[in-house]
Amino acid sequence: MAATIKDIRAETGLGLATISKYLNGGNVRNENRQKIEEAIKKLDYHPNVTARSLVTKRTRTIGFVVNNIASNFSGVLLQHASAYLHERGYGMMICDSSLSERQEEENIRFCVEKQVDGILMVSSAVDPGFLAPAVKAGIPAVLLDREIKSDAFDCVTIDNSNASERATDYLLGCGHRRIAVIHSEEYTGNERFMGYLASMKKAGVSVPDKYVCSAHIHSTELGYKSMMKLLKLKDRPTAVLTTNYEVSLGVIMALNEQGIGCPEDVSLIGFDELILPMVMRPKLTLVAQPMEEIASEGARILLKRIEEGNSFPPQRVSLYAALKEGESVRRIDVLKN
Amino acid sequence: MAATIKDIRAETGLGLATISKYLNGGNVRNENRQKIEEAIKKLDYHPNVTARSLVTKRTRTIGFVVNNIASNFSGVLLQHASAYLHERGYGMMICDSSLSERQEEENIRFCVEKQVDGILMVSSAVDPGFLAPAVKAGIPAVLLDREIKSDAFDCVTIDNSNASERATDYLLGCGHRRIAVIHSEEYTGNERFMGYLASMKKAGVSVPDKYVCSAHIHSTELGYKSMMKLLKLKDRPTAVLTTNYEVSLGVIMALNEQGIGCPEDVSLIGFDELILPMVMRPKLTLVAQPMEEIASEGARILLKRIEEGNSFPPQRVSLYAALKEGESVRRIDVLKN
DNA sequence: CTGTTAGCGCTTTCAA
DNA sequence: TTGAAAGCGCTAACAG
Repeated sequence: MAATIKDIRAETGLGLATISKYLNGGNVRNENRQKIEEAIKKLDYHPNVTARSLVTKRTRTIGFVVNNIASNFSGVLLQHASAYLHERGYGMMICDSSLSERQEEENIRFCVEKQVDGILMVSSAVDPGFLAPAVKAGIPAVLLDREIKSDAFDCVTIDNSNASERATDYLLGCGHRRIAVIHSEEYTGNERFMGYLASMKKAGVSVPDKYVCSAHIHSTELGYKSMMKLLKLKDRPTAVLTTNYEVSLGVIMALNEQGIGCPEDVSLIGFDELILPMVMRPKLTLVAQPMEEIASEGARILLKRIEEGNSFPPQRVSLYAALKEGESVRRIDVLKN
Repeated sequence: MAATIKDIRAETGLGLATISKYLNGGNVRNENRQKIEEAIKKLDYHPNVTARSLVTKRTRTIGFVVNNIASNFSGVLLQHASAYLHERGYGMMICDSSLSERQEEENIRFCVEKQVDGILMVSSAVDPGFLAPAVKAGIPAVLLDREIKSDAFDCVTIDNSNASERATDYLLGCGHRRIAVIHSEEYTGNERFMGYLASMKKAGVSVPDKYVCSAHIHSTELGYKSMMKLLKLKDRPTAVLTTNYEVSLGVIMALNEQGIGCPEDVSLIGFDELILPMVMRPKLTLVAQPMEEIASEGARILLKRIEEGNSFPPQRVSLYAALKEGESVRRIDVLKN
């Protein structure tokens, strides 16, 4: 049997409260401190966190609910978030939604059931309803990367619309006019689509329907199928903007399969600076989201929210994402167009 | 305040024991069962898992300690393991070791501290010492994908040596003789290296030192640097076997950077059928590990071990990994060689 | 600063 | 089947 605080009492002759106080960083007479420390070492005592949680009503565990853990994007986010939280004594309970909104709701419930202190979430859903169980249980949630239709929650994203607009500006600046976009109807996908539209409008370039591909959720499949469709067009686009990492993967699969050269035949801009863009040839031109900052800033806000409750208003952090030039965009002669 | 079992008692007039029994699936008179169910619904009662854990000494949480969560390989493993565990009411606490053995040890300690019921682990370390805290606390661990130097633990891997041997056989069968290998000194990397050696020996082909690249730990960097070195050789290899996913990525980066064609200039075989090998051109020929089976089989054994303790001997499951042909290996004329 | 005491919400004997 | 009572190991008043 593992040693308990009572064993420490037997060993030191001190009261439980004194020992507990020591364990929680309180002031204890130096002499007693030493006694306790010796006993702890001798008995190899480790506080029972379950018993502690029962009293404090804190589990020191954060739920991480993520749309798709199999994505490299999630892995990197997870890496940074868990590093931040572990350092502060928090564990992270992972819940994968596998691109299913039903599962997403289920995961929130699971977290509530498991009594996490807070939830970090990358959501597919846009309607905040799925967070109701957490709200009811008084468990705060911070949204990472994806917003939802509610300003009641803290969230950390990039300025999606603006970043996407800059990316489209870039394509236009390289002389492209027939620019297609592949996006999802998730919040992020939609914002990025809006940025694309804004840029095109600003430039006075019309956007035929056939250049707009979308689906409910971002996925490799969306990218693949959309690109295949775009390639079949008579006046196929000279450039494509993909609004998500997985979508880019799908697009590249289609291009490779069809033997279409990039950027000779089709130019490409994607989102997210992960491993693929570094491994691909040509190097992908992309919008680089600050992954570590998204994760740590989100975790920071969540812990603060846990500590301080609703004493401060919902935080809506929007970070800057830079466009990084690779070699996947071709400059074409505007006059020839 | 959330409802407790006492509120249910007040509502139903029944004893605590009866209610507890109901909650745990025991036999309760039909009439009482209904009363309880009504009260639960009315009060929106959820059992306090912390209190339950304090008594049962089970947290229903599994620690997942992984060498590198940022890797797509880990993400996929995580996806399958978490699906399996969630279905059975278990949560998963994620601990990333970031390729650091020190961190790996730290993570085991963290899991013990958090009182997980069991540990699922993808380790970098080979010496079982780091598991000591878990052993001492009576917390079982199952090793996934990577073995360690101890047969006291359950583990689920593929037959690394054999798979690697078959891959090398394939290269030899395609006419290659100058075959390099890039591996780590981790258990898996070493096993795969052994398979390579066995194949080469069997074929009577000598292995010059310069064709063997290795480092302590598998990484993209290892792949990149090794390939750069191999490319500088006068009699550079016509084929390369990489013993891990990240290593393959690094190799491909080097090839792209140097403008070396695959498979025209260098043929390549890697491990792990993840998204990138499918997106790349050419499609990588690879040894496909059965990811889902590794994860779910590992989780299954772990839960069984938690339930049944040491009533059965350590399980050492070795799954079959098939070689999948892509287009990254060139057939060369043996006579010309 | 220290110790006594009363719970946290649940499971689990044990007797009825 | 049911219920009373005794903890699980800890924290947090409170009084000293």
